[in-house]
Amino acid sequence: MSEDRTAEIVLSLEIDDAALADRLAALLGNVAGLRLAAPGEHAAATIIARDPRISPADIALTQRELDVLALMAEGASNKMIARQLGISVHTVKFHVGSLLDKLDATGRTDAVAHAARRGVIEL
Amino acid sequence: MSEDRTAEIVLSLEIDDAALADRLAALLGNVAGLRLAAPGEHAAATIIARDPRISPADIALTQRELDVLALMAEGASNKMIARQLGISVHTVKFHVGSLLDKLDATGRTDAVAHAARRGVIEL
DNA sequence: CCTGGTCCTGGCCACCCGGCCAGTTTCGCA
DNA sequence: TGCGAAACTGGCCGGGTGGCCAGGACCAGG
Repeated sequence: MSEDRTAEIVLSLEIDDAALADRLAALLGNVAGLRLAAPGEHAAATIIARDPRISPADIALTQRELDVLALMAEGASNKMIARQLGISVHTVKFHVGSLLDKLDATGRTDAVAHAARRGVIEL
Repeated sequence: MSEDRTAEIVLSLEIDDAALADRLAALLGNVAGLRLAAPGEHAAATIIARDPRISPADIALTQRELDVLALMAEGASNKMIARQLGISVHTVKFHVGSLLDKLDATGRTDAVAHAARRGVIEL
C-alpha cells in the first residue's frame, strides 16, 4: 500500500476564527507525528470550524415534509415520491408547495439546494 | 468576551478511515490544551477526512456546462439561464441534457445534488 | 482535408411541475 | 368542546422540462 504508517499525518486548517486558528496551530505544531499542511499541500484531514452565526436557524419542517424533501434530494419525481410514501401525487405536491414556501425556494431544485445549504439535509 | 483562552479546545472527529482516526485520536489525546469531544458534545472545531475513493473522479465538464450547472444550482429555470448567458432556451436544454448524461442524473434536481456530492459545485 | 469536439439553434411533443380552487380526517391543545 | 395544525385527496391549467429529430459554425489535431 502507499500508506506509510510511520509518516506524519498532514493536517490543513479551515478556521474562520483567527484566534482559534492561532491557538490550534500553536498546540498542534508541537505534536510529534503530525504536521500542518503547507499552502496547497494535500492533507490527510482538515480541521474545520465555521462561524456558527451563519447557520443558526434550522427551519421548522414537519416529518412528512422531511420525507418528501429527502426523496426530492434523490431526484425523485412527484409520482415516484407518491409511490414511495404510499400517498397520492396531489398530496406530494401539497407538501412540495409547503417546502418551497418554508425554504423560500422557487422550485424543487432550489429547495434542495437551500435545504443542503442550511444543513436541513445531507447530500 | 465569552472566550476563555485558558479553556481546552474541544475537537470532534469525522473520519472515514478508521486507522487514521485511531492514530489521530491517540496523538491528540496527549496534547495539553485540547480534548476530543464526547458524543453529541458541541465542538469548537471538527477534523474531517472523507474517503477519497468516493470523489476521485471530477467529471469532465465543459466551461459552458459549468456555467449552466452553477445557475441550475441557484434554482434558475432554463429561460432564466438562457437570458443570463445570452443564449437560447434550446441551447440551455442542450447543455442541461449533456449534464444529465455526464452526471448520471434523471433530472435537474438530481444533477445538482450529484454535482454537489462530487464536489463539482459548492452549495 | 477531414474528422471530432464544443457550442449554438430550431421544431415537435409527452410529460411534469407548481399554483389555484375545493374538500376530508385526525390529532393535540386550550 | 370547539379550534387550529397537520396530513391527505381531488380537479384544473399554464408554463416548464426533458427527449427526440434536425442543422450550422468554430477550432485543434490527425
